Amino acid sequence: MTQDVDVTIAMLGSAGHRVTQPRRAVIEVLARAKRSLNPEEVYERARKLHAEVGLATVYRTLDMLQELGLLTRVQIGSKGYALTCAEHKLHFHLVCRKCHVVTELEADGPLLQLQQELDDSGFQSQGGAIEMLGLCQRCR
Amino acid sequence: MTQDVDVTIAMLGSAGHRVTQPRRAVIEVLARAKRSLNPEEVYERARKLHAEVGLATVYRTLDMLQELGLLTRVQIGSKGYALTCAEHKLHFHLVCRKCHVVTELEADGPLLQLQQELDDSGFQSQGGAIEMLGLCQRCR
DNA sequence: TTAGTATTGAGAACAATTCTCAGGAAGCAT
DNA sequence: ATGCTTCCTGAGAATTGTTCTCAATACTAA
Repeated sequence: MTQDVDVTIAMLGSAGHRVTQPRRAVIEVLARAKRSLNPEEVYERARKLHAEVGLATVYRTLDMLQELGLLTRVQIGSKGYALTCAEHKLHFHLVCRKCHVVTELEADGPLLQLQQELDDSGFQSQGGAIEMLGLCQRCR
Repeated sequence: MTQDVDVTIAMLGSAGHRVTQPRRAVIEVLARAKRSLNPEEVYERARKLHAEVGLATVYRTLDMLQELGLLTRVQIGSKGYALTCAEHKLHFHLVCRKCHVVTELEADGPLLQLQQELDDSGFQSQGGAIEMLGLCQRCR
């Protein structure tokens, strides 16, 4: 995961943005997270790494990373953000309408094929999110 | 589209909810819309159909329709809602990171296969949204 | 028609996000 | 290193988005 941090920071710099302590903190929080986090959560965790981080800066940094394609916003009821690393460009969630349990899936066969088809048609996919709603095995 | 209205209204009733004028107005607005609308837009349009509709009722109705699986929330930067009709259970959007143009795609081959695979694995898919981010042909 | 109750609109309350601005830190040139 | 320029920052105000409250109303079933 430290890998992700370094890569992301490097891309920040080469895009002409300054590499500051608050931005480092936000990126590290996102890299360490096992699930997508909302801005408030990122804020709380970033303050533990680096005492002086403002909520506004968290919002600004999230927007910037998104703009650069380094972050993907996923929606599972409440909003969340997750770093876009090479292996996880697609966030794929199954949401049960009854028990509200969210299952995260790996993007496999049909999805990779879909990405390939998009690419052939001229759209260069850089990531994305899929949210399927329905009933899980237990609730159906 | 009137078809969608009637079907949706009927499902409302059979779920034990009352069929009221404001709810009719919201559903009609959604059925007539050519794109997904955010709550504020639904509110404005619903007031033109039926003078007395409150914003709170719009929010309440959107939540209810979502709960029943009759409405799907899609996210394209700003939030939006679109009726879930039989033919369009999957909302599939391509969003260009540079020009921010949103292209709506039909769900075809690989996606239907994906839905089938999900179904086989026990998850009964009732709809969903896919948002792919990247660069469109013109911007890449 | 009437009774019972879910639903309503308005605006207050609350939550999420963006804006403002003076002070501070990054990065570049020296 | 040092100083300079400019970008970035935190705090809190302002704005925007969403939910709650409650008395009045309109649906539905009988």
